[in-house]
Formats: sequence, C-alpha cells, structure tokens
Amino acid sequence: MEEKSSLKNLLKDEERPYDSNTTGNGTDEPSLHNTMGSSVLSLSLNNTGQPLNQMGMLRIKLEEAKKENEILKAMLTQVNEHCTVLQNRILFEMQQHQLSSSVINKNNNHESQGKIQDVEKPMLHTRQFLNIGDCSSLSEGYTEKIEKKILGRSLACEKNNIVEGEMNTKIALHEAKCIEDQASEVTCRRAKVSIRARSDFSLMGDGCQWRKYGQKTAKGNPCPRAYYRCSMGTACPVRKQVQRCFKDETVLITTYEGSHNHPLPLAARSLASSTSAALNMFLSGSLTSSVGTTTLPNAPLFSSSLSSVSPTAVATFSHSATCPTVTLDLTQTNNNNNYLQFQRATTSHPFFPLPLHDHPHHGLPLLCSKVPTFLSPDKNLALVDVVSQAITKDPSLKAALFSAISSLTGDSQKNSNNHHQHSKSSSGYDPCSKMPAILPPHQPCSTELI
DNA sequence: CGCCTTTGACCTGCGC
DNA sequence: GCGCAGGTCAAAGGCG
Repeated sequence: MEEKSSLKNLLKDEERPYDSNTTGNGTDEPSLHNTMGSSVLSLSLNNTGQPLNQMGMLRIKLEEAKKENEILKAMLTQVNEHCTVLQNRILFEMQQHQLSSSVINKNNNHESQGKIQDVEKPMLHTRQFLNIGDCSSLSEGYTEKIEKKILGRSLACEKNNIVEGEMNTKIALHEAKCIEDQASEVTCRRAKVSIRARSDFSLMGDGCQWRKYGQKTAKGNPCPRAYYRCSMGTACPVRKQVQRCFKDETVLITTYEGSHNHPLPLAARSLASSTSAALNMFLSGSLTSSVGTTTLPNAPLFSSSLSSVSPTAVATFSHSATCPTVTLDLTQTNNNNNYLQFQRATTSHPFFPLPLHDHPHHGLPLLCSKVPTFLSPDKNLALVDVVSQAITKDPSLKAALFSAISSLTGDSQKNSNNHHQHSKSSSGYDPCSKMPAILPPHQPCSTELI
C-alpha cells in the first residue's frame, strides 16, 4: 500500500507539468498532447512569455520523457524474458513430471492398476498443456490416440534395459510426437482470428489472393457474409469470412481460419506474424481460461484502406463452442479510454495469459517465486494497477509507452500506409461493401494466422 | 480460355 | 428425429 500511494504521488507529480488543462494558469505552460500515438507539441506564450525559459523546460521534460522511455523499455524487456522463462519452465516441468512418473512406475510393486493411474497424470498434464479438454476442435479420436500413445510411451520406459523397450520408446515417442503435431495442427486449423476494423472497402487487404466461394445471409444480420478461400497456393486451407457489422456498417469483420501452406509475399507477413502471435499467446496461455481481454500495441498491421488506423487494438480471447477465437478490435481505438488498457484477470476472466497476470491466484499457479522479478507478485499487481491508471490518465505517458513499444516492435507502422487495395468485381458492387469492391493487385496487409 | 463471382442446392452440426 | 442455421459445393455466367 505504501508503495502504491507513493507511486501515485510520484505519478501525480509527473502529471502536473504535462497537463495544461488541469492548471488554472496553465496557459503559461507548454503542453504535450498526444494524438493517436504521435506527440504534438504546442507552445503558448503569455504576453510576457519567455521562450528561452520554456525551451529549457521543454528540454528538461524531453529528458524526463527519454528516461521514462528507457525505464519502460527495460520493463518490457524484463516482461519478455519473464515470459520466455515461464514457457521454458512449463516444458521442463512437464518433462520432469513424465520422467518421475515413469520412475515411480518402474519401482512400483502394484502392477497394472498403479501403472495406469500414474501414467494418467502426465497424460492429464499433457492434455491440459495441449488444451485438449477444453478444445472441442479436437475430436475424441485424436484425444484417445494421444493418450494411448503417451500411455504406450510411459509403459515402454519400464523396459528401459531392454533393447526392445528402447525401440518401443523411440517409436512411441515418434508416433506420439506426430500425433501431437497433428493435434496441434488441428487446433490451429480451427482456431480463428477475427479482426474488426472500420473500412470503406469490402475486403481488408492482407497481401493474399482470395477466391470467393460462397455468400450467405446470416440470421440477425441483413448484411451477407462472404466466404473466401486463399488462392495463392494449391489447396491452401486458409479461409476467411467477411461481413459488415449490423450495428455499425462502417465496421468490417474479417475472420481468418487456417494456416497457409505456401510462402507469403512480403506484404502479407506483418499481419500474419501479429495475428499468429496473438493466437499463439492465447493458445499457449489458455490452460484454464476461456475469456480474456487486452490491448495489443503495435497494431499498425492493417492497410490504409482502413479509415482509422491506430497504434493499438483491443484483443478479446475466447473459446467459443467450436473453436478458440481471438478478436482484434480496431474500432475501439477511437475511444481514448481504450488507448491502452490492461485488464486484470477477474472471476469472469479467470486467467489471462500475459506475464503481468501470472498471479498465483489467477491462472498458472507456478513458478512466480522461482522467476526473477522486480517485485513480488502482489506488488507486481499493485504496480500494474498504478501504472494502468497512470497510463489511462496521462497522455504523455501513453505516448512514451507507445514510443518505447514501437521502437521494440519494429517499423511496421510505416508499412501500413503504403498500400491501397482494389479488387476486381464482376458485379462492381459487393453487398458487403458500401462501395464498389475494388482490390489492388498488391494487397497490403497480411494475415496468415497461425 | 482461364479465372472469377454469383447463387441455389446440399451437407453438417446443434438445439429442442 | 426434426428443423434451423451456418458452411460448402458446383454449375452457370461474366470479364479481360
């Protein structure tokens, strides 16, 4: 609590000079406004203004912003490292668990019954890790196959000293790996990334070529839903659905499903990696969760055909009845309140797979104590609260944070305005669009998912 | 002629 | 089992 209040005081002190609106005679103060990620500096001089002094103050503030930037960069690096360590740790723990179970089995005098029970533990572990239990996209057949193979692998370990056993182990390992890969592939095939964005065009340019194979009017939405298949590769399994939002027809909802089986053009890669990262974050973190929300920085993934491109996107993670879905909502970004938000896991959002949220009571109950951190988990959460409030309140801090993150995540922003998309359309009018459907030969933003 | 869109028919999963 | 809704297929036709 002391830390929290002191941080708040510190942030208040930081806020004051930046916020010209909160000061009575704020007209003397130079102000830093943030407009969609770019800082706009406005100078206002009073009658007896002293530009030199103000320049000096600005320099000082610039230095402060730079320092903040450095700190935020360091924090981001730390968080990334934290995430990597956690992932490695999970894999390590799984391996340890399976090994120890095999050893227990070996020494266990209770024959078959005990074996099966113990072997089921790592199986359950693996099942959780693969999220098989939650994901209906995996058929029972797949689940059973995986379990049988893992069972076979563990039983084979018992014959450790026998050559046959080693062979069986190798075979079982190989087969299990193949099936797990298949299962993972199925998960990815069924997983979806949905992008909501304002667009005047009927299609969101993504760098790929699409062939329309169907159109259907969904119940409850007079706007027809169009179905597209990737036509860049032979038998590419990627599909996408495009539909306008019923409530707001300026919003275009594009849902991608599947993974490309061919190389993507350069223009198609940035969105691909971003959506893939979002989905992977979801899939890898969805051991226990079903829903979560966060805001992704660096969402300049999309083409200039979108009428509002912004540096952030609100991402919603959900497990629908049929498949896991990640929704990137770019329409929220016009609302300043959503500029950057961290939403803590709650009972309705039991777990959120960000390192900032690996609180022992919310999700992965692991390893916090073993992982180097700045603060204890509780203090980390308190810090998250303070920082999120500060970010929400302080536009300059938002700008600094965005700047730091942008510098780490590359220059995809500058690619986002390079293209316009046009498409040929035999009818000249697409029911999904408010405008004639025209796509450029080179579609700008890419979405491979997964 | 090849590629594309359109569109009605068909298939499939799900809820009742 | 039935009906509904979403998703896919495939024939027909347009366009360059």
